[in-house]
Amino acid sequence: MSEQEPPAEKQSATRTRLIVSALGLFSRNGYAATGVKAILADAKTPYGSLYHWFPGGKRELGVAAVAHGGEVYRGLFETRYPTDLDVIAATEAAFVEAADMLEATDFADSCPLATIALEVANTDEPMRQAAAAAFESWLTVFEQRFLAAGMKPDRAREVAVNVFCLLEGAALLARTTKSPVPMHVAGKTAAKAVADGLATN
Amino acid sequence: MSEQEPPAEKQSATRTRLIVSALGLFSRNGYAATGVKAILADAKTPYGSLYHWFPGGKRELGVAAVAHGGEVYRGLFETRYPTDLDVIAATEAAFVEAADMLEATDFADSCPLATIALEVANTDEPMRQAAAAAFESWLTVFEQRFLAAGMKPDRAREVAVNVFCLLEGAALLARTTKSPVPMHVAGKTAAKAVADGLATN
DNA sequence: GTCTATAAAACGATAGAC
DNA sequence: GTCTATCGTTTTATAGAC
Repeated sequence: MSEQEPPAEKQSATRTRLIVSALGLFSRNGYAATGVKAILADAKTPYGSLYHWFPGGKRELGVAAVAHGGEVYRGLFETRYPTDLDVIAATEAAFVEAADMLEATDFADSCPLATIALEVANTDEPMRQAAAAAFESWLTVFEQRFLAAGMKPDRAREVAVNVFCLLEGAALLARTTKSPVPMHVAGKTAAKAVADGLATN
Repeated sequence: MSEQEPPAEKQSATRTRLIVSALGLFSRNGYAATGVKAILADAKTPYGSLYHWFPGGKRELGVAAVAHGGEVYRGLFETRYPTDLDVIAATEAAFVEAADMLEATDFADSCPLATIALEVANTDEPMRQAAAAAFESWLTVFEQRFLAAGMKPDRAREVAVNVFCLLEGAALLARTTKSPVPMHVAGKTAAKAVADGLATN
C-alpha cells in the first residue's frame, strides 16, 4: 500500500495560521486598517510564506479568511439550533450568547464578517462574493431549522432574513455604544418573529 | 451697528466641502481605505487646507464627518416620520425608500455611518463616540415619534432599537448580496413591530 | 488662508539565499 | 518550503513660500 497523500496544500499548518490570524485582525480592526506585517507577526510566520500560500497576496488571504469565518460560524449556528430543542428558545438563547460574548471581549467580537463585508462591498468583488456566500449559508441554516420546526417554506426564508438582520443590526449598535442591551432587545423580537412565523401555519 | 460676525470657523465653505467629501468616500470605500489625498481631490482642495481646518488631520476630519452624517440623517428621519401621518405606514415607507436608494446607487448608499462605526469601534475612541452619539440621536427621533403616536415609554425605546437593528442589518445583507429583498422583508417586520408596540397599550 | 514641495514612515509585494 | 533583505509606492503629516 502507498502511504496516504492528503491534499496537503489546503491543510498546511502555516496556511491555517495565516487564515485564522487574518480573520481575527480583520474582524477587530478592519480589513484595510490591518497591515500584512501585523498578520505575519500574529501568525508568527515570516514574510515570504504568505506569498507562497497566497500568491494573490492580501486580497487572496482576505477571501480565504472570509470563507473560513463563514464556515466556522455556520457550524456554530448549527450547534445553537439543534433540531430537538425548542427553536423559539434557541433563537433568543443565541442572542443572549452573543451579548455575553460582546461583554466578555469589551465589545470587540460579535459577527466576524460584518465589518469586512461593508468595507469591501463596493471595492473588492471576490471578497464581496465570499461574504455573500457566507451570509447565505447562515440564512440556509436558519431556514432549515425553521422548516424542521414546521414553518411554511416562504415564511421560513423571511424569518431567517429577519433574525439575521436583527442579529447584525444589534451587533453594530452594541459594539458602537458598548452596551449589551440592544442584543437582548433584538433577541426578544427575533424570538417573537420565529413564534409568529410558526403561528401563521 | 457693527456688521454681523458669523462664527466663521465652523461655516467655511472649504471646511464643509472637506467634510462632505470625506463622509461620502468613507461611507462607500471605508475609513481606513480612503486616503487623505483622495478626499482632497474629491473636495478640490489643496493639501495644506486640510491641516488648517483640521489640525488633528484625518482623525479629526473623521469625527466631523461622522457628526455631520449623523445630523443629516437625523433630519431625514424627522422628515420621514412626520407626526401627522400613520407611524406604521411611515416605518415601512422608510425601508422601501432605503431599498430604492440602494438599487439606484448599485448598492453603495444606505447608512452612511455603519461601515465607519464598525471599523473604528475598537481602534479610535473619539470616532466611536461620535458614531454612538449619531446612532443615539436617530433612536431618539424614532422613540419620540412612537411616543407621539401613543406608545408606552418603555416600549417606545425598545421598538426604536428594533427598527434601527432591522434597518442596519438589512443594509448589511442588501449591500453584501446586492439585493433589495432583505430591506423589503425587514421593512414589513419593522412595521409589524411598531404595530405590536402600539397594540400593547 | 491658500498652496506646493517634501519629509518620515508604513504599505504591499518581490528576489534570492538557504 | 522557509526566511530575510529590500524594492517601489503610498501613506499621513509638516515646513515654508505666497
